[in-house]
Amino acid sequence: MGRQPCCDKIGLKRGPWTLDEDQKLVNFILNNGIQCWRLVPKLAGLKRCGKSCRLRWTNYLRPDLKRGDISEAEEDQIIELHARLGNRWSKIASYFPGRTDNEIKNHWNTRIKKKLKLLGLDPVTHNPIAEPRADDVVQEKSSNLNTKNSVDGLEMKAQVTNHSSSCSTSFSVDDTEGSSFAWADPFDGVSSWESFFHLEDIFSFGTYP
DNA sequence: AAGATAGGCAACCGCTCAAAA
DNA sequence: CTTTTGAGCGGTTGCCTATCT
Repeated sequence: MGRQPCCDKIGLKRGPWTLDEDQKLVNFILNNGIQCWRLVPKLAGLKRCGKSCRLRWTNYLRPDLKRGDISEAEEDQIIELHARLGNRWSKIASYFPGRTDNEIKNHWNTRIKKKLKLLGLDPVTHNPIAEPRADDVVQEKSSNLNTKNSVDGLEMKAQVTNHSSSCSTSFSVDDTEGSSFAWADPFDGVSSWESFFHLEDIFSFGTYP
């Protein structure tokens, strides 16, 4: 017997968020803050469940989100942290101010996993993969060089050369918990959300149906 | 040019945990 | 102490876009 659903789903909207819905949610949270996610959609005039609102806010609308590609250095940190923490994405995300667990999880599943495999490392254990089958290697290489990612494929090959010495061994992480990547306060030195939060910036990204 | 396929990402689902009643 | 409720987390799905054939 599972938990009851967080909300009555009848009549609730699902799927991609519209600009209007985003504006309602942002305006509500800016004006009222967040006390109880369950009440947010009702009070904000949204036909969404609270969970959906929370996800939209944390993964997309939060003012302190850092947008743009995950850098090489960030990727390396993610790999190190994953070796230590496993699939604890929220924990890993906490080392990257402005990045969300969802973003890091997606990046891991779509890019880093492949990168590690190319480096001959098991993405789960981070240990060298024992004797990769020859046909697997051929398949992997040809798919990378023949698809739209051919440029990426070449970059990855370059990385193999660059990192071969450090990556062929397991990642020995000797730092203590959170030593060098402490959360920076996104509002540090900023007097209020309003001054930090420019609506035109927020609504200039993404696409709406 | 059009259909097929693959990749990327936003969003949802269902579970766990902790706090409140 | 037990039950209920809400928040958070990780896994998964499905849509959209880019690329290939």
